[in-house]
Amino acid sequence: MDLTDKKLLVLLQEDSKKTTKELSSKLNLSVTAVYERIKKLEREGIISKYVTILDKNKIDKGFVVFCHIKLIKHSKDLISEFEKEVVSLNEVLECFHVSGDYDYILKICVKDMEEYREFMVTKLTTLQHIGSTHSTFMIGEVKNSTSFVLN
Amino acid sequence: MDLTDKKLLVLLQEDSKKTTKELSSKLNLSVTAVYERIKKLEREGIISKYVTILDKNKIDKGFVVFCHIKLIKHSKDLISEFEKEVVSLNEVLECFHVSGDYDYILKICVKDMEEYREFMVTKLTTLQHIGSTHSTFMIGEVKNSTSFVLN
DNA sequence: TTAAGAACAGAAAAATATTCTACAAAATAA
DNA sequence: TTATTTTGTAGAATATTTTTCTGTTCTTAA
Repeated sequence: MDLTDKKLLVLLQEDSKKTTKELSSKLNLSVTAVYERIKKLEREGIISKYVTILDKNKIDKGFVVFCHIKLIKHSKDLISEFEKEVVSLNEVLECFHVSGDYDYILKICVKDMEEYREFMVTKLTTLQHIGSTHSTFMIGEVKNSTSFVLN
Repeated sequence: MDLTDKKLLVLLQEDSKKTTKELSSKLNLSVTAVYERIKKLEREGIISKYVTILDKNKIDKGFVVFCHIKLIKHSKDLISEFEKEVVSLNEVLECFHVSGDYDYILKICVKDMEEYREFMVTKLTTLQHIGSTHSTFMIGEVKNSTSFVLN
């Protein structure tokens, strides 16, 4: 990965719909050269996918909650069982296993508090092996980017 | 937004490179009908952007830290000053203003612990108005999606 | 019932992606 | 050093897709 690849990735992270023509003029390369570089980055798995981002407020998913979870026990079996169940929950967009005071951080997106309550009662708290949960509510989105700055 | 729009959005969230032809066959519509629906969703702002997702491990950004921050004071001026500074930090991909025990949750992506230390010392702790920070390290990624399930 | 607007399909046109060929620079081996 | 391979590139040709255009159907409201 040279400097040109990095510039290319920065541009593609912002907007995957940029045409190779646009990219070629910004990078001072031919269309083919840009095309080949992109294909190489895809083959190497550096580019993993192209996705569409929706405005969560316009699809009734603007109520965002971070839920910190502790498990009761931490045997390998119980952990993977818990994780399998979490992955299947539509409201949970992200789930990270973390070090520290609790075991997992979940990011949950729903319509409103009522829907969150419903989610907690009927889904989250019925998960196996949960010790405790602690919900933190988002009151503002300061930055929410999918683009890495490469250096 | 009808059921067809929702199906369309589910498909596009997964892979924005799907052609209108592919989509049209999955939705039992003509190419033009799909095209017009997508343009409408873009105009309405429901589709906000198309992005490229990179594999963070392959670009040396696989060390992920959640940092919980408390401010000293909470006047409007100090908050917006702090937020402006945070947004400008390349290592901070996400920053949410939250309710509860602390004021902000930051998601920080760097290469390794050494780079994180450097970031803490030279950038994060030099921010104005910070009361305290608490770092939680990601030890596993269970789920990390950008796709909402629509209902 | 009729008029207006929205959604749709198919064809045509325009733009883009992809492949192919060839060349030059850089890296590698003899 | 020279010969050889590899890599990156450019331009042209081709394939595919996007976008526009035209006309039709369907829905809705007057």
